[in-house]
Amino acid sequence: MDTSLDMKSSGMKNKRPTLQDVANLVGVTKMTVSRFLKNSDQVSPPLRIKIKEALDDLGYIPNRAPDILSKSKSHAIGVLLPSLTNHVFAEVIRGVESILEPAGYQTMLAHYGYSQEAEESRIATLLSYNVDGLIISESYHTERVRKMLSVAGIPVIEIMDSTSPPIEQAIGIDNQAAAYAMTECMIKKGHTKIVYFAARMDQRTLLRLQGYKAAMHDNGLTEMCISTDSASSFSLGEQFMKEALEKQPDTDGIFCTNDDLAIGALFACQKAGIKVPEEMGIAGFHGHDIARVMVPLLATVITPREEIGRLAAEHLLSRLKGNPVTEKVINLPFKIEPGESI
Amino acid sequence: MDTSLDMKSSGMKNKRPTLQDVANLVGVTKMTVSRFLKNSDQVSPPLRIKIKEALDDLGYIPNRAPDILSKSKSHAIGVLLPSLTNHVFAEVIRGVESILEPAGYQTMLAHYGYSQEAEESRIATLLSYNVDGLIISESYHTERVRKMLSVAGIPVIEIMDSTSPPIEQAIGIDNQAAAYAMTECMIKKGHTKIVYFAARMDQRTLLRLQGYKAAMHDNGLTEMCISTDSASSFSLGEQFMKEALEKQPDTDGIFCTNDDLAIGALFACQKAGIKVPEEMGIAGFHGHDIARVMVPLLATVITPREEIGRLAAEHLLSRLKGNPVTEKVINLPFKIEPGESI
DNA sequence: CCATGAATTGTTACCTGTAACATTAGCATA
DNA sequence: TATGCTAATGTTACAGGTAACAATTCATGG
Repeated sequence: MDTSLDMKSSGMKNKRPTLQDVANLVGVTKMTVSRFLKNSDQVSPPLRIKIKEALDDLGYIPNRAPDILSKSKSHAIGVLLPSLTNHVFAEVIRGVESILEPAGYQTMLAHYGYSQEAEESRIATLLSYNVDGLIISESYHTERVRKMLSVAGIPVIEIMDSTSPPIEQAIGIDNQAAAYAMTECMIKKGHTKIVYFAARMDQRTLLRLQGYKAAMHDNGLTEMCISTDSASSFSLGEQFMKEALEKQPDTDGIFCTNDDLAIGALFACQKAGIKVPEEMGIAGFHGHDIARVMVPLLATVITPREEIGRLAAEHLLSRLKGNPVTEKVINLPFKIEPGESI
Repeated sequence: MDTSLDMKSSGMKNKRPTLQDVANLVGVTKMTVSRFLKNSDQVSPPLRIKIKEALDDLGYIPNRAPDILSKSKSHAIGVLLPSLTNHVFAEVIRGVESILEPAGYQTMLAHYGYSQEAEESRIATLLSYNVDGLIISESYHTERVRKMLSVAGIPVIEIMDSTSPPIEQAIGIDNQAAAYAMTECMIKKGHTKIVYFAARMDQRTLLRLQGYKAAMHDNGLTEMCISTDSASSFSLGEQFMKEALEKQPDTDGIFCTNDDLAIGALFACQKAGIKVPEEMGIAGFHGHDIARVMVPLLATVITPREEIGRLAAEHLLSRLKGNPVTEKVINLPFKIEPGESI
């Protein structure tokens, strides 16, 4: 018996009870209580009852901190995304959690608002909590980020795009091919003066823009792009639509880097009395739920967002079990949904 | 010099470098490196240069685990919400992070899918990571949850609703009053056969339902509710609309517990050729971005979701600084936006 | 009645950063 | 030169759970 035990059981601050507190109450060492919690078979039946009572009585809450410190196993996975409010990433998160949560892993979410500087700092923060693995997005990372990831010695999976060479493993879609396919689809439907709407010029938007440009070029059509660095929104789509009609009054098609812009553009047409798709074809990207109920149904590229999250989590868990990377790049299929708006 | 140092600097696994590794490289004790990191003034100028080089060289990443263990200060805040994909909660999260992130706190998000059992387990998990404070939603908690929270000894803030008595502090709106106000607004516009659409019968939906019922009753009208326990979606709104017209063909108003259902219902009317608002008034709840651009503009209750998150985070930080709870309940205003759909 | 071994409980050490205290070096003043 | 003081660095202990090893108990069989 060391004297500090008496200190703890006496007055003091009302600090959260530790295994030692429980052990004191029962009259055993904390090791015995620890055994009870991990595998009660190792403890004699009479003690089991007393320990259970003491745990309930004190309201003992397990503490991961010592484990994290001594084994560097936090059972937490860091997920770093550009934005948390964007519904696309919200669905990725849902996919990730649907796998991690039943596996007993806690998700630590962070976002960096498309800033590389913020990305560095968020990754350092996640690593400072000893996350067991990381799911990150984008594919361009600073040297410091790459160094941190390599030094950390934990599995890393990059998600959303499947074209750039991954650090270790990437899961996503071919954004450029998807944009090419949708643009071609619009062209086949008879649209020729197609304008591309882009917000937040991140890597994936740029890849889609390239796909659009390639398709226009291959069909002998002239490209035109309206873009901004600020965040995308429904009202931005409305605003861009007006801008497009001013700059190029005979515009007959709009391809947007996401559904938010497309929906905004579509409503702008409705307000202006422009018939969709007769006078104006409009297509979005990602397959927002609303696109599947609205009138007219929005043409969009349906992307497997939730599956990207699920797969990323599954592959991460597999690697945490010690399995090697089997496929460096997992390229998931997208689907062109013509809807009624092109 | 203890021998374990030599072990570390030799081969072994490529474990993430510790302060000890950096110290070995420089030829000082880890305490000196620790001082450099916290306050480089305490280290002599020549050493500063060598330590900085060693840190960069090894790619040292700070480790919060020891701090969490010895001071139980994790600089992480747990945020527990019913759902992460719902845009309402996504905006709450944005508000929370806008305050916590600049203050140097990491957000640990968790969700419980409206299940009380899951809530218990998620709170235990968050506490096991020694979060410094908790932001939780709903107001009904099991005895075990209340015990855990009291034992944990950290500040807790409940968000979203402002009517139930809080554990410590609550920040939100009066859902019942908001629903009452919107129902009255619909009645004043001439709608009388108003049906309430509800999904996921959580506490806030029930409060809104009560507000709707009270308003109908006070105006001598007959209430009718269509509901389900499953999650809300745009297509569910469509389906409910059909159901309402079957059960009560002369329905002339729909008040939905959220905008998703309302938007689905509105598109269902468009498809069925029912004029909104002439033949059918439709109102939602929360003020989804899309409600402000769509045609017709959706009537909705605009709620300060982001501000709820911001305020919760601010009050939590204030309490972490040792300030007492000043206002047990913070009741934020909502705004009835009639739009063009009622 | 003691040896053997299984079952149960105890002891020690460890993980990493840092607070608190201790020591040493360096320099100025009496 | 001794004294006192500051600046710079070192030493020790600690947080809480658990792996690894040690000790104790108790029953069983020879």
